[in-house]
Amino acid sequence: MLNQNALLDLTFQALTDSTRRSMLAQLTQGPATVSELARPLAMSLPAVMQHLAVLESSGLVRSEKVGRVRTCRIDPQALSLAEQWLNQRRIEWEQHLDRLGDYLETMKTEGESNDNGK
Amino acid sequence: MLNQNALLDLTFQALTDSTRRSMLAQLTQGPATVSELARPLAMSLPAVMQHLAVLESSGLVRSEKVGRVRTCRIDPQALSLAEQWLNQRRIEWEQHLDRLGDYLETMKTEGESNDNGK
DNA sequence: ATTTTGGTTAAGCATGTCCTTAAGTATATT
DNA sequence: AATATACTTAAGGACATGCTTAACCAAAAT
Repeated sequence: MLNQNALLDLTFQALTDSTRRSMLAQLTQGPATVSELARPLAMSLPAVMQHLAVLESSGLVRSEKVGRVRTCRIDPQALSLAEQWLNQRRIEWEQHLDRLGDYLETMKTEGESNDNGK
Repeated sequence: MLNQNALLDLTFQALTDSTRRSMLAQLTQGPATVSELARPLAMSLPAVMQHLAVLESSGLVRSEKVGRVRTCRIDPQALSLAEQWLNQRRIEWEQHLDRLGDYLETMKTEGESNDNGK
């Protein structure tokens, strides 16, 4: 069974490689067979298969074989997992900046009240 | 010189590792020194330094040394690069689904007009 | 039936990643 | 001046990654 963090590992890991990112980009244009995915890439078919395996292990891509042709398609949900993690980090950082802003504001106000009471 | 794709490589690569992700999560709570980053982690200080180097090479984190203390902070812009790439993929996929939807709708309508003309 | 096509498996090799320990440097602190 | 602190560098080892080539298999075409 796969916890959230292990799944994130697999997802970002899958996205690390530029070949896999271009395979994903192609798949956003619609489903493709293994050889269609391989055509624009400057490497052997087995290499492409290995990239595909990584994409599938992260759940970013699913595939099924009919006859001798394997058709691959993107899974939109998996993309959003990584996106949500990034989004959460950005939100927390913004909250931190807000708190920092409030703090600085408080300091300023206290400084003014000191001046007033002088 | 660093092109967009190489930068994405470095960014996703940085995000792949669960230790680095937790360092990032900590940094969203505010800046931290190297030893503060190391404290919750079950590994040697040099190991943490190496993770920090990866985070810095991707631009996700910046740091500066004052006296003997190095203070690290997150760079919000770098996070958004990865986020934007993911977002773009999702958008393209949704557009694909829309076009597919239109196509199916067209098929249905043509089917009806065939029925009508029968 | 034979050959072609589309994919798959296996093995191996070069390189990269993630950690370690040992030793070092530069700033505080006492 | 001597010691402690905060980091830094270097070297190396275990394992992972990204390719390759050489078979191999099953569905389709001839």
